[in-house]
Amino acid sequence: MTARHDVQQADVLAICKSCETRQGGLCGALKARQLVELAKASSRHEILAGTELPNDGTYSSLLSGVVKLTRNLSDGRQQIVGFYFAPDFLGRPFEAKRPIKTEALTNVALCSFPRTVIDRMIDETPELGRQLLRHALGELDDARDWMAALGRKTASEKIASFLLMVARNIAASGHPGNSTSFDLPLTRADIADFLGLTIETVSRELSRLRSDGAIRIANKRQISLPSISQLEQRCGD
Amino acid sequence: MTARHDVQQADVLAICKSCETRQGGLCGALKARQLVELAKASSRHEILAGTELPNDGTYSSLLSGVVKLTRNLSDGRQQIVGFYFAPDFLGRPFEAKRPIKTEALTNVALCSFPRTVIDRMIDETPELGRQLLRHALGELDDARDWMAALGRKTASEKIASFLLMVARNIAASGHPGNSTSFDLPLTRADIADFLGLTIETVSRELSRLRSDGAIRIANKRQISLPSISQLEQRCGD
DNA sequence: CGACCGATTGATAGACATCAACTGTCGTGG
DNA sequence: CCACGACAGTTGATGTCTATCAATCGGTCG
Repeated sequence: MTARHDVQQADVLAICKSCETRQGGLCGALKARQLVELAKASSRHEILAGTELPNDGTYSSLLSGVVKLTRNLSDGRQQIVGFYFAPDFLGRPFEAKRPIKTEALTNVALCSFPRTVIDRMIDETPELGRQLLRHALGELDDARDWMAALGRKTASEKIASFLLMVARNIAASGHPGNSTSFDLPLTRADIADFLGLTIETVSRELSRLRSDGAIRIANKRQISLPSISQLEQRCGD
Repeated sequence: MTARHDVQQADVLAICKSCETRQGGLCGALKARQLVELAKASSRHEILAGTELPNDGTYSSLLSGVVKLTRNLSDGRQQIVGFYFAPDFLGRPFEAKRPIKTEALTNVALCSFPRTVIDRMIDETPELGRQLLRHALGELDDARDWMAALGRKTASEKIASFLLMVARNIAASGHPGNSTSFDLPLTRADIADFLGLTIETVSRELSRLRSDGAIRIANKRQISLPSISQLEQRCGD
C-alpha cells in the first residue's frame, strides 16, 4: 500500500491517464481538479490470490486480476454471483441485504479511494453519481443474464456461455477477430459454483466441447476458442 | 391517463403523501417545491393484467399490482428475472445490454414521471441520485439472491423461498406475526419460469408442502402460511 | 518419496423433466 | 340450458440429465 500525498498534479494525471480511459468513464466524469484530489487520496494495494477483500465501504479500481463474489447457503452450498475483471470498478455504497463475500481469484492490484471523498464528489458532480448508477445497472443486467442461464440453460450451454464471458473480459487482444485464447483464472470448482453444477459435470462438458473441436485445452487452464461464432451457437441465446 | 396540470400545491402534497412514505424515500429525497413540480408532471395509468409495459425511459411508482421482468432464450425458453410489487419503483435509465420484457401480472396502477424531469432533479438534488443508486443496488441484491436459489437450491427449497418472498411483499397486514395468507398473482407457469422448473414440478412440490402441513391452498391461488418460521426452515438459507 | 490437490473418467443413483391422462372452471354459442 | 372447447392445474408413468460415489492420473510441495 502506497500513499500518494507527495505526488504532484502532473504525476497524478499521468498515473490516472492509463486507467481513466479504460474505466468506462468513471473517473472520466470528474473535473481535473477532482481527479487530482481523488488521486491524492488514493492508495494502491496488492492482494494475493485466495484472499478475501475487506468489505468496508471503500471504492476501488481493479487495475489487474480477477475477483469473485460468492453467496453461501447455510449448509455450505455456494454460489458465485458475480465477477470483476480488470479494468472494472468495485465498491458497494450502502450495505447489502445479505452477506456476500468478495475474494481475489488471482493476484489483484487495486487503486482504492476512501468512501468519504467519493461521496462528497457525488454531491459536487451529479455526473459521477450517474456513472455509479450506470455501473450498478450494468451489474444488474449481468446478474439477470446469469439468472436466465442458471434457470434455463443446459450444462453444456452454461459452459459455452461462461467461456465466452471470460474470453470477452480477459482475452488477450491482438487475436484475429473470430478466435482467441486465455488462461482461466478459476478452478473447476469455481466454475461449478458459478454455473450451478458439480466439478465432474464441468469437467465432462469441457471434455466434450474439446472432443467436438469447439475449444482446445492445454494444461487444464489454458483455453483456446478457435471459433467464437461457433461457440456462440452453443449458448442457447 | 390523467394529466395533472391543474392541481394546486396543497392537493399535490396530499396526493403524494400516501405513497411518499411507503416508497422507501424515493420522493422523500425531494424538496417540497420539487415534489410539487414532479407531481404536476406526473400522470396516472391503469394497465390490464397481461399487458406489456412500454420500455421508454419513464420512471413510475407502482401504486398497486404486480409486474414481472422476463428474459427469453432464442428457442422460447423463458426466465423471470425479477418482480415489482406495489409500492415499488420502476424505471430504467440508460438502456439495458439485453432485451428484458416488462409485463403486468395483475391489473396495475402507475404514477409515471417523464425522464427529463427526474434527470434534471438529480442534478439539483444529489440525494435523489443516491436513492436511485440505492434502489438499483437493492435490485442487484435480489437478483443475486435468486442466482443462489436457481443454482444451488432444490425444487422444494425454491418453492418455499418463493412463497416467503411473495408473502413478504403482498401479504395483507394485520396477520399475527408468524402466519399470513395471500392470493398468488402468478400462474404455475410463471412460478416455473421464475424458479427454473416445470409447471408439473411446481405443482407437485406445492402439493407436497400442503400434505406436509407447511402451507394451505384454497382455490389454487389462495395460499396460507400457518407458520412462517417453519417455512423458513425449508428455504436452505 | 508420499501426501495432497486439481482434474478426468467411469458406474450408478436420483431429482426433475417429459409425456400423457384427467379434473375442474370458465366463457361461448348453438 | 347444456355442449363444447380452451385453459389452469393435478397426478401418474417413464425418461434423461446431472449428481453422487469412486477410482485414477498428473503435478507440486514438504
